[in-house]
Parts: sequence; structure tokens; C-alpha cells
Amino acid sequence: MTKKKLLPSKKDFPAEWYTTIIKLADLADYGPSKGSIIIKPYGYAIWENIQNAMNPIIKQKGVGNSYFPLLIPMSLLEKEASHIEGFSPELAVVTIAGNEKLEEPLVVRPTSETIMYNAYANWVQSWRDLPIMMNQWNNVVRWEKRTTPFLRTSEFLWQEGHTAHATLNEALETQKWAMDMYKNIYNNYFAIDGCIGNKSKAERFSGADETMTFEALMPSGKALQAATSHNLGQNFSKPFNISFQTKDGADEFAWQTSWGLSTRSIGGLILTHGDDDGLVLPPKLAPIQVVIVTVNMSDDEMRFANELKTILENGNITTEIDTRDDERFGFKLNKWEVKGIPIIYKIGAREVENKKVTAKARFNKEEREISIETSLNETTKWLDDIQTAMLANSSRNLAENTRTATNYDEFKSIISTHKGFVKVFWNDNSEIEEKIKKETTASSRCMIIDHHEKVGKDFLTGEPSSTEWIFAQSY
RNA sequence: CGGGGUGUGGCGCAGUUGAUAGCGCGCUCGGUUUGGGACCGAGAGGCCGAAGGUUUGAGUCCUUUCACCCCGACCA
Repeated sequence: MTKKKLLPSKKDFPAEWYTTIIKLADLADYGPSKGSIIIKPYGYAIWENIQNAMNPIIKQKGVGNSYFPLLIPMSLLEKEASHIEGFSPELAVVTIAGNEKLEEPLVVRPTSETIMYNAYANWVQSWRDLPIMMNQWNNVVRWEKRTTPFLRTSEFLWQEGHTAHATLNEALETQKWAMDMYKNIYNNYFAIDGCIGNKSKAERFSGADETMTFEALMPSGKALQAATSHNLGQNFSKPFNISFQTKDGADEFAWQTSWGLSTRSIGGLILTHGDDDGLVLPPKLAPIQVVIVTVNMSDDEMRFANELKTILENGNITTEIDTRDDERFGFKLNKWEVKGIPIIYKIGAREVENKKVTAKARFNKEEREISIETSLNETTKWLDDIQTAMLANSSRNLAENTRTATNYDEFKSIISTHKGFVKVFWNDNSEIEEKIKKETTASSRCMIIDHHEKVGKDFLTGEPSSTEWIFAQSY
């Protein structure tokens, strides 16, 4: 009996592959309205693992989880000019409620800066009231013209952190802290490598002085903006009047940051690690880390399986036994493979006799024989190794697909042949960026912040430039 | 918003020049099976996206409309 092909090829039919994998792995389904998805328990469990990874870090920093209203009076949203300008094309607005036309329309939050800062203004009088640091895990709505499950949906889940500080330095430190957290989460949980840097003027968040971003490179060669952290300066604190008296008795406006990571990250996870056999989950985000699949469901096998499950669970490995006896062995294996389970244990008469299991890693298909005595240590180590290897894989993809261009011709040639990241010296200029985008469909992703004071020439104008940028096509 | 596509059992689809709505998968029941998506038998389930029109007769033709998907443009 041969293995049945369940998915379209990732390489040849990326769009079909992506949507099929989401359904087959039981992550999500389409909702009834445009661009909406239903996140099913298996998909939501991944989101919960992300939350579980981030919450301790957020709380450790002194940022408290909170909840602000879903509906924002239009007038609040209009207080910061560039903010409303940026978001107005994609707002969903409530104009009728309780059968009556509302005097003032209510906007379904596209992000919560305005409603939160309106409240912050009431809570801040003295420098002693600062910093204010709050986060919310919530949903936001942005009416995008073109949607894809997880990557860009009309409604999505995220966390949005919002802080107000007495000094710019403190705000900058917080902005950086948030980005470090995102990098840590992406590297160590998602096993996704990427590039950290600042956004160009054109790509910056509406209302921010500076936007820092984590840009991941997907196997297709397209970039995914994976998380952002904004330095809002005093752009919101002034119109919202978040002001306080300093120690010296002077009046000052607060310095602010906001930062977010959304369910888009799950889309990035699928794209980065998935293959033609289905989803591949890094152990640290996998809702189930080991599945024990038995061949015959005999009493001996069941006893052995339960024994193993207990051992693994006592070692904090999330384990499940597939107890269905109405499905055949091969069917069950495929079912779990498509769901991306990091390690599958197989138990049949042979294994019972030898007190060993045959185990297979989803990520690289490696098979091992594991004896029951050492199963906990071996599995723990193996899961760690898989996690590490998956990140290494992502890093290799990033390194291999980051190329340098010194002039526009080279740039265009790379974008049209290899895609991926293109590193160039460039002086940020929105008009030029617009032109590049028109001609190549690539845009700036970020300005590399940890480059070593190199000086080069702007790849378009030839003028001196000390700033290095990553350009790419993006999702 | 532009281009393309699709709406027919839960899912995937077929349905010819208009004439009693079909197939595969899945599902239910029974049985045989079980080391990489098994098989046999018997069943259940759809007024064909919606509205209007033409016709003796419409899944099929005409008009209108709605929704979703894909590709662009747009987009923290």
C-alpha cells in the first residue's frame, strides 16, 4: 500500500496548498462573511500556546492585561490626523444601533490607540502616574480588499500593548524591549528567523514617529511583516492631552509606544514549515507534541501506550493516544502527520514484545527506536533538537535568500529571478519607493539597525548612503 | 475598485440540443479487515445561491441580484 497524496504541491500551487492545509489540519474554516475565518480548537490551541509564551514576558515587564471597548466613537479616531487618514479606507462602522440611527457613528476598532489614550489622559496627572503600561488580547477589524486565512483577515486576533512614559528614552527602551520579545518568540517558539529594523516613511504606522518591524522571509521568497513596535512620540499624547507635571513642576506630554503580534503569525508558521505532507509544527507551539498510534488496539498495546503516555506527561510532554479502532493504521498516521505533530510513536505487537516504540519525527522524517526506560529523556531531547533544527532551517533559508544589490539593474534582476530579500544602501524617499514598487512590486521591508557603520552608495541615485535596507515583495 | 472563476446532498464535482437530479468521498447500519488513507452488502441525505421572466415543461435559456474564491490595485 502506498502513501496517498493529500495536498497540492506547495511549490507549484502555493495558494491551493495553503488553503487546503488549513482545512485538512483542522486549523480553521471560512466564516460566513467576507474575509472572516473560524479558528477551530486545534488552531486556537496554537494561539493559546503563543499567548502562554508571551504573557509571562509581558507581565514581567510590568505590563498588565486589560480590556477596552470594541466600539470607538468616530470623533476619537479623528483626533490624530494621520492615524484616521491611514485607517479610514478600511473601517467598519456602526451607524444603527437599537433600531435607531446613531448621532455619532461607532467604529469597530481597527486598533485601540485612540480609545485607550482617551482613557490614559484621565489617569495621568503627575509624573508619578507614569508609566502606564497595558496590553490587551483582543480582536480588531480591518476591511481589507483582499483576504487570506490568517495572513490577512477582515477580523483578526492579536495582542496590542500600549504604554505612556515620562521620557522619550523610556519609550524608546520599551519599543526596543517589545521587539526583542517578538524576536525571541519568533526564534524560539515559531522557529522562524527574520530581520529586525525600522520601517521607511511610506511603510510606517499611521501616527508613529518610527516603526520597528520583524520581517520574516517565507519559502516563496516573499516577506511577511510578522510583528511591529511603534515609537509614537507625542503624536497621540498631544491631541488626547495625556499630560503630566514633571518633578520640576513643568507641564509635559507623555511619550508613547504601541506594539502588536497577531494571528497572522500562524499563517507565517504554516508557510514557513509546512510541506507537501501537511503542517509541520515546532514542538514548542504544537498543541500535541507526541501522538501514540497503535496498530491493533490489543490490550497489550493499549497498556503499553498508556504507560508511555503517563511517563511522557509526567515529563511535561503533551501526549495523546489515538484510540480509534475504526480507522486503519495508515489512515491514522496520515491524519496526525497532516496536523504537524512533531513526533509520532508507533506501537504494534513487535514494539510490545521489545518494550520499544518506533518513533518518527514529522520535521525531517527521521525514525528512531526508543525503549520505554529512556523514552522521557530521549523524547525531551529529541523535541529540543527538532525545535533547534527547525530554526536552523529557517535561518538557512534567510541567509541563502538574502542578496545584495549595488544598483537598480541588479536589484530588478534579483527580484524577478530569485525574489527573497535584497539588501541595498538607500536613502529613504517615499516617492522613489513608490516608483520602485510600481516597477518591481517590491517594497522596502526595513532598515537594518545592527549594521556596522558601513558607508555605501544609494542603489538608485548613487549618492552616499549610510543606511542599509532590505527590500522584498511582501504578503 | 478592476480582471477571472464558482455557486447542484456534509465535502469535491458531473449534468448534452430544455423533459422523473447523478457520481466519488464522507455519513448510518451489518459483516470481513487492520504495520502507511481497506473491502463487501444494505441505507439516509439535494425543490440545483436568491428573485423575476420565457416555455406545455428550466439545474440548463434570458434579466436582475447576492455571496464566496483566485489574480491585481489598496493595506498596521
